[in-house]
Amino acid sequence: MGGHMDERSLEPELGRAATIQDVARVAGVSVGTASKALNGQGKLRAETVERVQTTAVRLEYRPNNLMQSLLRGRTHTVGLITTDDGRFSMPLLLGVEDALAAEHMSVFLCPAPHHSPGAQARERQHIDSLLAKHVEGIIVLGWKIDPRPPIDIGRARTPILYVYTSVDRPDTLCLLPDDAQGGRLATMQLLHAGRRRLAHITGPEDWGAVRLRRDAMRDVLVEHGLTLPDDHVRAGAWRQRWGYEATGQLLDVDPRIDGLFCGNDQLASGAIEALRARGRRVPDDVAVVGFDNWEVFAEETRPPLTTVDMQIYELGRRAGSRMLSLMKGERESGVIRLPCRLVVRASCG
Amino acid sequence: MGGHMDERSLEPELGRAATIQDVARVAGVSVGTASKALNGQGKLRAETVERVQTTAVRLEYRPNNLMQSLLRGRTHTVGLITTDDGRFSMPLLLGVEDALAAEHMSVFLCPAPHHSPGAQARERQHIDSLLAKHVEGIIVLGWKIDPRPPIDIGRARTPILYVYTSVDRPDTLCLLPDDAQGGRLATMQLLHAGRRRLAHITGPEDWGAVRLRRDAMRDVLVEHGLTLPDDHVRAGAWRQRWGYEATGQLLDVDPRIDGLFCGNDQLASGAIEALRARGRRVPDDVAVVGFDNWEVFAEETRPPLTTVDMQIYELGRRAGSRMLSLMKGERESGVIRLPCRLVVRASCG
DNA sequence: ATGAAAGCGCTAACAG
DNA sequence: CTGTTAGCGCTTTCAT
Repeated sequence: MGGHMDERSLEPELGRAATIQDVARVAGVSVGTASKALNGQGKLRAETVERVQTTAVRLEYRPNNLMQSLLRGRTHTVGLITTDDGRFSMPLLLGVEDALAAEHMSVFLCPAPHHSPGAQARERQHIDSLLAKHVEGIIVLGWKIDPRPPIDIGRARTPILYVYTSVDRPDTLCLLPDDAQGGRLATMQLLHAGRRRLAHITGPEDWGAVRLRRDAMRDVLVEHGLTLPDDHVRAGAWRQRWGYEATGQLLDVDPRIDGLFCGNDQLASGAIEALRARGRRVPDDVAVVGFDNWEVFAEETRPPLTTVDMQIYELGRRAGSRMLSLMKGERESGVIRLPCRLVVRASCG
Repeated sequence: MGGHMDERSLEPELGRAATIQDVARVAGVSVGTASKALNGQGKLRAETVERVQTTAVRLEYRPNNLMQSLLRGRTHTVGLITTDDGRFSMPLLLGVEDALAAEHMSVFLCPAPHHSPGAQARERQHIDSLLAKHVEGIIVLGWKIDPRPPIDIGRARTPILYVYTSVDRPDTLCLLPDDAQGGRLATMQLLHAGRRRLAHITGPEDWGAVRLRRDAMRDVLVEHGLTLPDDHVRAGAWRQRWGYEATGQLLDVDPRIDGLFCGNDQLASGAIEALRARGRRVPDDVAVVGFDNWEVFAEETRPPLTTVDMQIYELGRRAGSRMLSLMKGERESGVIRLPCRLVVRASCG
């Protein structure tokens, strides 16, 4: 052995990630020069730049993000605490990432699903960890729009943004889907289909979204000289099973119901099954509109479900760009609502 | 103005995050001493330690993770690239986090859902970003167990682990649910319920999981002196709709079928609906077992569904601890399969 | 056009 | 027991 492996052995095999020092040494320049060549700063001979860049490629040099963060005093990271069950996390994260990509920021996803044991503790840990990482912002994704306690970040100045949940304090910024508008959209669709005897099946009454969607429906009907009698509204659990059962109750109360707005797609799925069991054709006898546009349900009902989409991806994008504003020092607060979109399939004529 | 705001103003309001320098200055010690006091290193007077720690708390000092990483040459981060549609990401991430918590590592989730446009590009970007962040390991979560191309990390030495997907190379490590064992579990349950004329509804035949589950079912039946005729196996799409349709076909072929194993819970849901439509009682006339234990389906069928759970959270934990081994230099490779678990509800007697 | 050196926040080794 | 210092990888003056 003992061959020619001297200091100047320029071969790329370092056995570790190449640093800018390696690049500089191999290219035969100083680290300062290497840095400039790689970042296009300062005035360097084209030949030098060329040589350094070639070397960097050969060594598979990857600038260490950490250092750059350190130097610039910015981590270029935001935290996303998700308390939902995973339904919204992915599309929201995609939206946030896409919005933040413009400023080369990345996202730390911190799951603390509300239904799992130790959710509180997990959330607390994640917050501490995010603060220790010195993220530049924190987005909190909820699982329903109703108020939750604010997260405690002590005296840290990290901007916070709540999405799909709210906080009862005037200085917070919350991003919500526009449930009232969504409810109007659904109701209008039923009316456009010529339906006049409408009913509503929905989730627990202590959910804000339940009340907003129901009230919106009622308002639209009143605007059209119609009514939504109390016994035409059935609140229960967010379950297919309840959709089935409630439909039976409604048909018992009023067999002539010709339009059904369901508070989510699972309810709608159960409702459509019940309608078929009772010999009602959808949409000919009863038109049905759902809420959520959860494809595994909406595309599988027979017929496929016309439903309201909350555009979670869009919500994520808006959250991302709002966060960028907050990071730049804008002190926005209040509640912002994003419109829902109607996805037309076959269940509403 | 111009009050007593001199150099020695010790009040915590810095207008920025406190550094160890701030703590040291306020506590009246050097940074070195402060560092030791905060980390319990070296020998310091109890009183000094006390004072520094109190100061740190007052200033809400949070050691900057980045620095510690930089110093120790370790980032304490692993990347998790998820190509699934979100179904598995959350439970898997929770498992991975829990396993890594032991070593104070955190996880960068990078979604690149296979069904979304630009999935490839997104994955590529994420990989580059993870390498630039110098993560200590990369876990790739797939959306089906079938082989995929390996991710390209150039000459980087970052250990890689594939979960719920595999790679056709002997030097990679893959973690999969044991589909064959899951299929056996389901079949055994039907046999235990006294069923002898079984049928199978499943997804696309080019999915490895479809073949494994089906073959396992066939094997178990043969072991018990029974058979699974080809016309008792219906492969199609992973959709409720197909479950409904296939059930009709099966009953046409053999009206005396008394047990149905469905390749996933959506198929099972459709199947149960079809059975009811045909006047068959579940489980009395036909027992049904599903696969996935996706609660929104499994708990809503009437009766609730007995089904096979792939234990994704557990898969995540195993992935996490395996990753820790890889990071310590162990060079494992091959395919590891984790057992599934049967969740008994009412659909199989 | 290039190199040398300071400094980002922190720890660890070494002085005192 | 406490302070001083070097250095982690990189960028950015400031000299040369």
